[in-house]
Amino acid sequence: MPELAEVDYFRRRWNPGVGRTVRAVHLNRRARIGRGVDVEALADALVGRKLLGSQAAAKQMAFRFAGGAWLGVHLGMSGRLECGDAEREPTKHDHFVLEMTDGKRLVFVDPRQFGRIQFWPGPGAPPWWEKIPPAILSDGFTVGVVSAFLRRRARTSIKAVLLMQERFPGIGNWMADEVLWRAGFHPQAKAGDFGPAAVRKLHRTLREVCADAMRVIAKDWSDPPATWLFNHRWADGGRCPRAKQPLRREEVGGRTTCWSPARQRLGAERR
DNA sequence: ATTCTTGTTGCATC
DNA sequence: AGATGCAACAAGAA
Repeated sequence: MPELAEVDYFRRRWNPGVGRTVRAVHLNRRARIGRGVDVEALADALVGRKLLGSQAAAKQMAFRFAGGAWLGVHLGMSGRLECGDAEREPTKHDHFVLEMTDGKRLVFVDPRQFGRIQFWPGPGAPPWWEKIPPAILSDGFTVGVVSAFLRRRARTSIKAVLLMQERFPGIGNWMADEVLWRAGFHPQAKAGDFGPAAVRKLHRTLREVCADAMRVIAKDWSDPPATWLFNHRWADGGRCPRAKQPLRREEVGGRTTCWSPARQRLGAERR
């Protein structure tokens, strides 16, 4: 489920734990979310430590603890973060719980377990955090960087390219479709066919969609306005809110893709 | 019963 | 070497 803005929304679900100290760590050791992690070291390091704060970047979250330890969380496809009190009924897929000194429980729930946790004892930021590329809303995300990346992935559909986290951190299936719909590019257009004007438009629209998502969804999980593709893309039979024509849904780049044939035509990218 | 899923990775192939 | 495409991971919903 979670892309850029939803990730930040879930990060803040754990805010009630900030300033509190970890009393116990409960980890379902059979759950895949802990794969590759030394869970004993993680539990040892976090118990007795105060949660200082958190940050989100791309689809990743980092929770920082006193003493310099970092807990990383990636929500995968179906993960979510919850905060409950001591009376909270555990659910079937509570795989990781931080029990805090005031009785609050910070819970990572993930039925499909494509998500994962990571750990770094510190000091300093972990390698898996440092290597997250510049955010789309940052100064480091330039037209030149986009242009070079599109050239390198020349034979791949633009839809598949926008899903590559190494260059478009935080973009997921619905955001990629939203960008292409707003900018008027066909999802099957080849990345290498994008001309200078088209690259600039793509860059501008990426920033616009990220900013809109952070403003609307990250704030309180409001439903996006009906003027976005978002509300019309999920089921067969939807109509384009701009062209008022039927939307099309088909697999592109291995993912279900929704676009408006009336306003996303092949060839527009060659400008 | 069958098919679908808002993500990532590892592997085979080009 | 680098680019490309696809299966696999797992569980719930429609």
